[in-house]
Amino acid sequence: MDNKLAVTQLASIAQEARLDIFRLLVQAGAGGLPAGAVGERLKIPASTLSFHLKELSRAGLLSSRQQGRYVYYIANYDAMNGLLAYLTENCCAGQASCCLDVACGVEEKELQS
Amino acid sequence: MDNKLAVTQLASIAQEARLDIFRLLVQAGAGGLPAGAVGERLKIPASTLSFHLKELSRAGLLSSRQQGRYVYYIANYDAMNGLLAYLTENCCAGQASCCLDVACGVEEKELQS
DNA sequence: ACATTATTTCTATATTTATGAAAATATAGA
DNA sequence: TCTATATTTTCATAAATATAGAAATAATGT
Repeated sequence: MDNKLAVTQLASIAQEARLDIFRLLVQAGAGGLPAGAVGERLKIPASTLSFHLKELSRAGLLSSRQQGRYVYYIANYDAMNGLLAYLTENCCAGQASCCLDVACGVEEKELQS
Repeated sequence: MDNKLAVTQLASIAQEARLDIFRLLVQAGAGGLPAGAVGERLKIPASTLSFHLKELSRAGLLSSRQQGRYVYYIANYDAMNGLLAYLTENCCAGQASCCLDVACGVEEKELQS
């Protein structure tokens, strides 16, 4: 991971519609969702949605596969994890645990133990 | 954490100079660094640096404290962790571990065990 | 071939943002 | 108070980005 790639990826989710889109697909899992389902869920006009999906794909945070008339978009979990790791890399001057571990789907409270 | 706050925070680090600044301060730990030290390390002119530090502060990702002539900037780890948690919230449709845990200062390799 | 549905590209307009020189402000010590 | 150092604000210019309607492209079933 280098600075430029991280900036590209961060910029791609630093936008209200795209952040919603990305989080929806992160939650959707490995199967992804067709573009239309995303647009319907988030009330985004088709052309605007297409623009945003392209931005996220260009940044490498989404992949897609065509299935008949539908184009399924899928979150790229490796890319997301790489980005998060870059942000927290060597953090806290070696002091343990000033960064919380970010565990998939686990709420903060559950991590206190 | 809501969408707008997350977008503000992501936008604040979605810029080459600011991402460098933020990561430097994340690595610097709880003591932070004076603005001048950041500028010297990253070769950023004072006025430009001040603009970027303000952006990061406005987003809540940095705090600062004045000490004599120096203004120390400090990464806000709680805000960072909140942001990362928001991105991965409820991820992967309940399937365990498609998201890697992001552990502070621990390289990916060491997590394989 | 045709009608239907899904998605993308084209287009124009409006808005936001980055940059660094110069000036202003703030603090400390002599 | 005077001087040196640290930081911020002001300012103008340049560049990048978001939006959605309309038209174009693609795939399906009849």
